[in-house]
Amino acid sequence: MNISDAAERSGLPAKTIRYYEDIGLVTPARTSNGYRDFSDADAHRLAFLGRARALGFPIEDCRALLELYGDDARESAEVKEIASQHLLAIEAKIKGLEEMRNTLRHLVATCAGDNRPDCPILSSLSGD
Amino acid sequence: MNISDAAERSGLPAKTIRYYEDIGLVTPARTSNGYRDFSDADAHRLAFLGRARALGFPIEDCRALLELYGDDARESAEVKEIASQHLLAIEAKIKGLEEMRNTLRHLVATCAGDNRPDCPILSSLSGD
DNA sequence: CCTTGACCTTCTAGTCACTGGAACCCTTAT
DNA sequence: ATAAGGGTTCCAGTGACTAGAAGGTCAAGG
Repeated sequence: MNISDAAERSGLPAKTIRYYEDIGLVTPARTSNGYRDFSDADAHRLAFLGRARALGFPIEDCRALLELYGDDARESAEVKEIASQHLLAIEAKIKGLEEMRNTLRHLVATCAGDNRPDCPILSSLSGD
Repeated sequence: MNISDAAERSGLPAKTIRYYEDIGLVTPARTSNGYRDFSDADAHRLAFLGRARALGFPIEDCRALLELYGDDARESAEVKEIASQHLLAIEAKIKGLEEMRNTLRHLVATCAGDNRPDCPILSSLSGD
C-alpha cells in the first residue's frame, strides 16, 4: 500500500512515517516508480510505534521494544524493565509539573488581574 | 562582574546566559578586553529569568514578563493572563502524563517480568 | 620573562521528534 | 494537453539549551 494508506491505517502522519524510515524503524519495499510499498506487517509495525509513542516511550525505547516484540526468545523481564524505567521518568515529570502548577495556582489566585501595576506574580519572579 | 559571577548569582549556567544574550533577553556591557560585564540589574534580570523558567514559562513568555516587569504602566491583568494561560498548558500536560502513567502502571503491574516471552505490555502495544 | 591555570571569547554542531516547505516526478481523469 | 492529487527528496526550523573546539586574557609564581 502507499504511504497515505499506511498513514491512515497506523494513525501516523506520512511525514512521520518517512522520518521513521529515515532512522531505520521501518523499511518498506519500493515499487518500480520509487514509491514506498508498505506491507500489512509494516503497517502493523507503524501502529505499534504509534501506540508506544502515545505512551511517551522515547524513540530508542520504541526501537528496543520492537526488537523484543520480534524476538521469540525474549524475556518479559526485559520489556518490564524498559516500561518501569519509563514509568519512573513519567512520574518524575508529573511531580515537577505539579510543583509548578501549585506555585502558579497560588500566584494566579493572589493576583488581582485589574488595571493596576501591583502584581504578586511579578513580585515573586523578581525575588520579592 | 564577569559571567561566572553572574552565573553564580543567578543560578544559571554561563552557557545559558550567553544564549540569553544571543536571543536578546539580557544585554550586558563589555569591558575593553571583550569580556561581558554584568551589572547588578543584569544579574537580577537573570535571576528573574531563572525563576520564570523554573516555573516552566516558555522563553517568549519570559520576554513578555520581563517587559511588563519594567513597565510602570503595566496592568496586572496582562501578567495574570500570561500566567493563567501557562497554568492551563501545564494542567493539560499533567493530564496527558497522568493518562500515560495510569496505562503504564497497569501494564507494568500485569507483566510477570520473568524469563518467559509472554508480555501484556507488548501485547497491548501490538494492538492485542 | 615565562609559564601555568583559570578565566574569557566565538563558532559549530548536536539534542529530540518531528514539521513545513520547496522543487520536482508519477498517475489518472477530463 | 492539462489539471488534480498522489508520490519523492532535501533543507531548514522548532525549544532551550549543551558540548566541544580553537583561541584570547589575566594574575600569580618561579
